[in-house]
Amino acid sequence: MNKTLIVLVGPTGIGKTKTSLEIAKYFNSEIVSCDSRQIYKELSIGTAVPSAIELGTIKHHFIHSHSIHDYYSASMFENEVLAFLEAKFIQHDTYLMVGGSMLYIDAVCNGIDNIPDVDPTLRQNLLDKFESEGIESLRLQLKQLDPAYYSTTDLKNPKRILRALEICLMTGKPYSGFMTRQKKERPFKIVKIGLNCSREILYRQINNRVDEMIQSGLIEEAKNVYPHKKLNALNAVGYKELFNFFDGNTTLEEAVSKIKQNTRNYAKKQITWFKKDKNINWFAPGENQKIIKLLKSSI
RNA sequence: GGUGCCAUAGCUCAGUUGGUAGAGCAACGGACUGAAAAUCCGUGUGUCCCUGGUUCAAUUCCAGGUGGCACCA
Repeated sequence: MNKTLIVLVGPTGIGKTKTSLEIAKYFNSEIVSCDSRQIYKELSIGTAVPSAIELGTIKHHFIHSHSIHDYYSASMFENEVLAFLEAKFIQHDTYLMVGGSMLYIDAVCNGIDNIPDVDPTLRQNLLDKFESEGIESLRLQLKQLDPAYYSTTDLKNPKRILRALEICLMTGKPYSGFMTRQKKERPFKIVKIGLNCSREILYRQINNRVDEMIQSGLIEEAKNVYPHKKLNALNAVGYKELFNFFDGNTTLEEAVSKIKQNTRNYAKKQITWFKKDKNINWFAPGENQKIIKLLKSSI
């Protein structure tokens, strides 16, 4: 029998969790969460982790599996999920990956190129240099070390420049040399399902969900991790805005409306990314029967 | 009721010595290979409150109206 990974994607707030439970139940599968913030055990409310009841219904993986203090990356996620599936496909023929973290989904489905890990000290040194000298000197350095990448990349984006420089300096080879952009073969079939609806409805749901998060204690949750606000894991919608409020830079009301706004912007960004993926079969939320019908015919 | 000030983008406001207008924020569109809920890029979307008047030409000047704010009654 074929092993299949069903991949359920869509913008935040569309209702992926609800749909995923139906699909998982039908195919007797477990769920692999693909969410770059739900993996942190310190975060629950602001990341919209499924409820205890939902988690009890279907076995979930990669939720609360790491700590905000751990270093994590899309590549690590790729490796961990592939290792997990390899071991688990003995038990189930079908697994369901659900989430909205675009790069993570891509890493699992298509793979990302093998590039050596970066030494944290080097990263910090480059960051310091960026702080003190600005982006221009880093840009010049990259131009020398990797002219090919320099000519194609977004030169105004510090993260792109820093990343490329890190690899060039660490390996002594151009960063672009590592990028094959070749799709990796997977030992299982992948079927992608996308959920989307009108912008108006989606945005209304997002706004409501943020209000619910606040009522459920998001402020308290954010307060608990506030001492670690500099961690990358906490550079996340729902937390950074509240940190601003704790710092006294905004009112609570402003912070909440900023959370709504940033969540809407994030949803839009996800839609833009997913639109490009021609392998996604699109459905409206609630079309579970149609989704299951399509899955049955393609598994 | 009287006097004064104001009315321009979704919001806050610039501006046009008369030639139909532009900033910030929002919004919208896009990029994306180990930080990705991150990071970055692009786009002005307009009955310049309404009706008349002066003028070749009015969002701009004038008159009246409407709405808002302030002060005086």
